[in-house]
Amino acid sequence: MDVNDFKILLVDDETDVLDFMKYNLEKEGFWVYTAQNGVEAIQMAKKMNPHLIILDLMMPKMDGIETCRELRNIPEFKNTIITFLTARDEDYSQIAGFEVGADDYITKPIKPRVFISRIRALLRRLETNETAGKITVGDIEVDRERYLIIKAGKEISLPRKEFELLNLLISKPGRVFKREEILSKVWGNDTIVGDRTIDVHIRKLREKIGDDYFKTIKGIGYKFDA
Amino acid sequence: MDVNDFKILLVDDETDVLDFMKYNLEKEGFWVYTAQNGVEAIQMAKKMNPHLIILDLMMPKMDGIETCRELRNIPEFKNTIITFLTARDEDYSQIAGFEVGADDYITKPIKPRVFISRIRALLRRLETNETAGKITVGDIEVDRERYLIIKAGKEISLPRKEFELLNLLISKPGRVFKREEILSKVWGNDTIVGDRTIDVHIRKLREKIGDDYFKTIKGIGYKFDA
DNA sequence: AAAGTCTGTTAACCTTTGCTTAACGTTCAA
DNA sequence: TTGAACGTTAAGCAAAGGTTAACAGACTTT
Repeated sequence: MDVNDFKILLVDDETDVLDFMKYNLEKEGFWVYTAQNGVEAIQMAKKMNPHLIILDLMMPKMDGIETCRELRNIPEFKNTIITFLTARDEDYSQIAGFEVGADDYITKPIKPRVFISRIRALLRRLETNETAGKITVGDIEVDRERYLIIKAGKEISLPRKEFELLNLLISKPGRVFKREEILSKVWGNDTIVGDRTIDVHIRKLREKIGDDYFKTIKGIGYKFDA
Repeated sequence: MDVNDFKILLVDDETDVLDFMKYNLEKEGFWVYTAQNGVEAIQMAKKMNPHLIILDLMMPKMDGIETCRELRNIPEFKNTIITFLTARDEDYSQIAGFEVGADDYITKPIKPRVFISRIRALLRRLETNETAGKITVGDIEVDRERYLIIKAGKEISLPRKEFELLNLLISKPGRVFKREEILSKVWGNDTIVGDRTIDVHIRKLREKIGDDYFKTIKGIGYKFDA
């Protein structure tokens, strides 16, 4: 599944916030659909079957919590990823959110880069067998919550891009990821970066983790192998 | 399938919008056809058999929804990708759109880059099933995902051209592929390579996999046989 | 605010690999 | 038998990737 096949439903009553998120997500190639309140959201969700729903907590009529609860009662949305959008310091709401079956929450104000990479991480769950925030392949453990990996008991922290690249490759060990695929999934759909960028990041990963884990398929891309 | 083989039908009553989209799509190498209303659209679609239809929602006579419904009733368009074109904030119409079998909608105003990448993503759906997955013939297994072949449990990795050549031949075991067919499918339509190039690659495959798998049909081409 | 650190990206250069070709040898069908 | 078609080999070349350092921008720290 390609980044471009992911459908995201945004639900927020503030048009500004909606537009801002939509703009940023579309720039990355996601399908974005919107709704302005809980009722609309549920209607829309039924029609388009989104992979991910981002729900604002504070909404008139039916708030995020309530909407989420209703969504979770509909069988086809049992496995849809639902994320809340909350103002910072609304800790209490977060707890309530997890109680009704949210997978994550995102705090406002939204910073585009962090926002996007968070969305990517969430959607990656659908593609892989990943259940929680961890994955172990061979002697490498990836802790997606803390942005670090553990090799032979030793913690290694990685910068965002390196981490996301590793995370992508390791999500399907052995499978070859084409360069363009890597670009679209880690960098974003319309990003234009130089030819050597991926290589450099691969090199850094090889440096930190070990040469043999990363195999080059010339003319195609890379794969992770234990 | 090449980008340049994709046929797109644009349907909109506003000539400006039509021209704008057409310009942007043709610049990318797509074949673009146009219609100004629903009736025309259906006529045109029957003639040219498009891969993708972009329908404006608001049109005189027969609107987008209605046109879509009619198209979906024609068997040959059951699998055609249909997308709506709608003004922002017409969320309700979007819902109606999905009901009649639309695959997506695109909001106006159209931003060229987002527009194009969205079209590409849609068309990618048509392509994906062609090259994915595994194929096993006799004791040879071709794993396209991992980009390697397995013979008697032993993994053999092949350079790109060799892999693609094997992949082509093995896709229809026993069938003879003409030299020119091999050239156009593995090397590309416009590539000009010498006479011996194919032979050399066949030789390498024979070396790595075994002589008897590849049969030469003199004057015609090659075939794969177990 | 300034200095310093950390990331991501690029440019320039180097290394490796796979593709192609040329030249010659072999086969096979008419 | 003979020549067109294919087989084989090694060598040259170009393309793809590897490597390094340097730089700009973001983020931290002081």
